Amino acid sequence: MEVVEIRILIEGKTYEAAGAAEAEKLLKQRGAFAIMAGGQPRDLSFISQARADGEVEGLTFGSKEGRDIYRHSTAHILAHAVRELFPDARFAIGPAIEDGFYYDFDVPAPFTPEDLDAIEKRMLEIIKRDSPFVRREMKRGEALEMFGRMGETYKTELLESMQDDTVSIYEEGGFTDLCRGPHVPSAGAIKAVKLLSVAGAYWRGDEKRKMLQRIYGTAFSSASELKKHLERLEEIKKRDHRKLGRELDLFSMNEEVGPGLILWHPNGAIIRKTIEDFWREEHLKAGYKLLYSPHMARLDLWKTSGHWDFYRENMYSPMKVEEVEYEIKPMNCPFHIAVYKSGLKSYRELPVRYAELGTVYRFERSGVLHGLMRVRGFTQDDAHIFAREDQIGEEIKNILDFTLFILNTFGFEDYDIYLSTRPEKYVGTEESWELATGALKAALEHKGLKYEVDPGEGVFYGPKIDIKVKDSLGRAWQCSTIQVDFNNPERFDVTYRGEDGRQQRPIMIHRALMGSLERFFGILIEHYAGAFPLWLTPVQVEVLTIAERHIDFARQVADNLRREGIRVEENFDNEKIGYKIRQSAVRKVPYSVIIGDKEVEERGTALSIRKRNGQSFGPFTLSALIDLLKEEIKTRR
RNA sequence: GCCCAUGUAGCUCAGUCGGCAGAGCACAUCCUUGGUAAGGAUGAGGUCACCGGUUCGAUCCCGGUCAUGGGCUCCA
Repeated sequence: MEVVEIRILIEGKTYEAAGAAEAEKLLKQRGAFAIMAGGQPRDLSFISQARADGEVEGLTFGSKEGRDIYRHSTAHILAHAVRELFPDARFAIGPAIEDGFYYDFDVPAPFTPEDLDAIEKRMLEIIKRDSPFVRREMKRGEALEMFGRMGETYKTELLESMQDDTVSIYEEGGFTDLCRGPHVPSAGAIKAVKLLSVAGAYWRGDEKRKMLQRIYGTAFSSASELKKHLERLEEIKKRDHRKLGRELDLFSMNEEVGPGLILWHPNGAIIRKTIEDFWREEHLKAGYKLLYSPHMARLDLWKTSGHWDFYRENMYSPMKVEEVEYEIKPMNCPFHIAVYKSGLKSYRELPVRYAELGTVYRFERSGVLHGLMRVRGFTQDDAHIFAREDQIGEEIKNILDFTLFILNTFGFEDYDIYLSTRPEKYVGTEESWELATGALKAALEHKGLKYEVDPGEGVFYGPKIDIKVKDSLGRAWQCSTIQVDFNNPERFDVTYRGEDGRQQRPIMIHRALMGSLERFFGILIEHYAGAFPLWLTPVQVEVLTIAERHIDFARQVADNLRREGIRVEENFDNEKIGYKIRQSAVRKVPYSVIIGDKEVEERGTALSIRKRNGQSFGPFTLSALIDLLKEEIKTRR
């Protein structure tokens, strides 16, 4: 028998193996637990079918495919453990997800935290037993019969919805599950596992169907990596904007006010004001006009805009005012259109750019509310641009530049960008869709930005670009959206007088950069872990005294800083300096100035500042200190 | 909206197998005047989320409501 030479690629390195057995050994040695052959992920044992001319890639935990297989196998081990501990359980699905996996079960009683511990323990036992995952293929009908016999109604439902003739099942230590695979060779391949939480989840995500019990967990290729991941989860918890919001006294919510409605406390409000001032200033520079519009309008307006037909489930019930129905606004666009229409527009005036920090109210189901991230009343940094068709390309480019500039200023440098194209149901002509989509694409490419196309995910009224910012922990948050709209100009009969003297229809662009101020604030809190850069932070400098006799001079220093527009607070309390420094640090104040005998003697010619990280700088004269602070505020760093 | 968990002082949390409610931090007053991340003492602070039921008696047990959290679904 001829020995086949197999070329193997593992994490970028190439190896040669004589025969399948040697190849398998080599793969295992290098940490591979599955392979990619002919563009298909396969079980490691599939190596026996490898050809001499075919290169196979070994999949390790280092690749996304490898991780997914690894965690998917862990999900099966979870199901196996549940089978052993809860014989009545029926099994739904158990995929790998970002950072872990889950498995959905139908059990007579929900799992308790103690159950979770017991299940995790059992999983470790199963891993220790190290039984192989064995793949078997069978006819779909045969599988249907088998799972039917087992009473696995969810599996049979899955099988019924499948198209393939042949399906695969995996057997591991006596536990059989329907699965496409591939899997790790044996349960022992799993090195570190942790179950994280239980939650209800509808079968197939459909709220009309049964609620199942979902167990979330994660798995890593070593205990130390798992530990690192758990530490990251701790870090995320520490940065939670709801926790920091309370600790730093930024905002609150209140049962008496109502869920999803935000109270901005002084510390949060000053940050918001700073953001708003920056936003307005830059919009004026960028050629926008600022607007204000009311919080409610006649219901008819929302009928004209189409919101009452398409968006009603997110709108509050109308209220009657002198027999006429009014509606609290879920969107700003109809008002901006009304402003546009208040006078005749010439093609020379276009593009018209209207911007507003417009507060809207949307009904959100109680279960989805979440701190500042998901609320019922929020302020959009909204703008509507009315442009001629020939201006769209340039305009989109401008918006994109502007968006990235604004996001950058808040310390966001990484983005995930999505371009959503024409859905099945749409308004406007195919040509205008093509033109607009082309303009969006061209703008992205012009900027050299990487993006993903979401085919058919556009809104019915036009294509859009969505931008998700990546925060300092690498988490992606949806903020900016740029949407072309062919619909509203039509509905509201928006026109301009063309060069030829005839009425023309402008194209509208909706865009929000930060999305909502509430959510953006929440993201900022987590991004900076509450330690805001100087220009944003509520208290920029704290003046601390060593002893009572230093108060007079310390007050002079504070007054001087305050007169220069710097946000100063005084801490002249009867406490030791170590304690006051700790207080400043806990409040995350960027700079402290400490005034003692030395500083008083030198009459402010030798002040030093202590940063919140503990480092000291100086000495400075008072005016040099002021210049330094002002420069840092000005550059927004 | 649905499943599960939680709701005790401003905050973080103990606690009562049903019998006058507890700590730390924060706050107030006093002592201490101290040089770079917590000095000491004293004190004030509670309708134990809300409504109802069981009980001689409910913060505790039961039912309901509201809110919060983890998810499902949806989204800025």
